Amino acid sequence: MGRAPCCDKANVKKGPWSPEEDAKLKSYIEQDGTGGNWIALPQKIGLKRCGKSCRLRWLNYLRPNIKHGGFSEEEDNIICSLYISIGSRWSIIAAQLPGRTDNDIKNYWNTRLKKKLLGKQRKEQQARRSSGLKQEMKRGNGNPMVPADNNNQNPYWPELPVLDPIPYSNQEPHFNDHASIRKLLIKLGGRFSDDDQVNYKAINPQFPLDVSYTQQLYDDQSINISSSASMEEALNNTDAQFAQTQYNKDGTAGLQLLQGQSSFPAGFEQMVSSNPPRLDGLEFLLGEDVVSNRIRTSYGTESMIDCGEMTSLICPPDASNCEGIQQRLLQECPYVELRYPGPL
DNA sequence: AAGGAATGCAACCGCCATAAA
DNA sequence: GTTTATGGCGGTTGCATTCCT
Repeated sequence: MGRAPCCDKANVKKGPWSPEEDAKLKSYIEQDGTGGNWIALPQKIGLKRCGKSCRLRWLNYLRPNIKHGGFSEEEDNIICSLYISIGSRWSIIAAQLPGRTDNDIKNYWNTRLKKKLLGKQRKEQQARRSSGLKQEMKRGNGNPMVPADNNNQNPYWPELPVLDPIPYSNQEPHFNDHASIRKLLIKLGGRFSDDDQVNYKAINPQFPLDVSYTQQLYDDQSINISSSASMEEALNNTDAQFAQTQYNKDGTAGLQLLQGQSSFPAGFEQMVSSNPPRLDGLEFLLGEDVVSNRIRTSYGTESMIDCGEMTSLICPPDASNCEGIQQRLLQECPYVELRYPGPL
């Protein structure tokens, strides 16, 4: 048995809103509010629209202080950073960007950011390939794909396999899922722009307290915003912008923030880990052999963390203190068992 | 100039969580 | 405890516009 429809589908208007409809809805809400019932609202004001449609129209378009288009580099960075951490939780991401709606961000991501990113990734791959080629030529190794030796910077954390260049076209099967994009972002070091550090405060001095929009969210999640006093410190900690994601056996991921390395408010972790982002089909970027080297955790159940991903996430390729970070990880997550992949 | 392809964005759909009855 | 109604969200679609050949 299906659910009763929220409105009489036959008698509601669909499609673009007319200026008259907008005006009606806007003036009513500004004067009387929604009355706590979107479904009843259209009848009250004589609109032949579904209540849900009214709600959407208000939230995405008519609401005061809505910004459309013109995303800045900083906003790009925030979106990418949050996407790494929590996936396609657009409403949460939108809550950190005042004046932006989840729909806007979602559209922006799907139509532009993703492509921008793919272009960047392609560039990096080419650069990596050519520099690798040069090095191998110097060493006289005939096959650039086979390392001349295993004495790379960190014997425990092997270089990820160099990917074949991906043609930049609209047919990119590898990147059709969010998880793959997340992976890519992480591989890129978690930072979208080469030049700009993520600076949340530059965007929103009240970060993360866009209270008008997020208060209910935090309330709902039983999160005490005032407890995020450490946010200020976290924001000043330029070392650590990214959360560490734990991938569970069932394909979900939980968020684990390294102490002192979080750019996210206290409770944020709780908020997203209670309803972790979905991750599917992650293997293509790292290869099966790397993926098979896993970390066992216990968030109640045995969870699997992709070592390669963890490496790139918590140990940037040029990190000299990788071991320290690993130790820190073990301190923070004593239940984590690291199994280092052997030399390739 | 015309037609097809690509892009951007508003709006819809369907599912899930939760409050109310 | 169960059912129902509603709000909220993410994914997807469809259309208008822009770009390219």
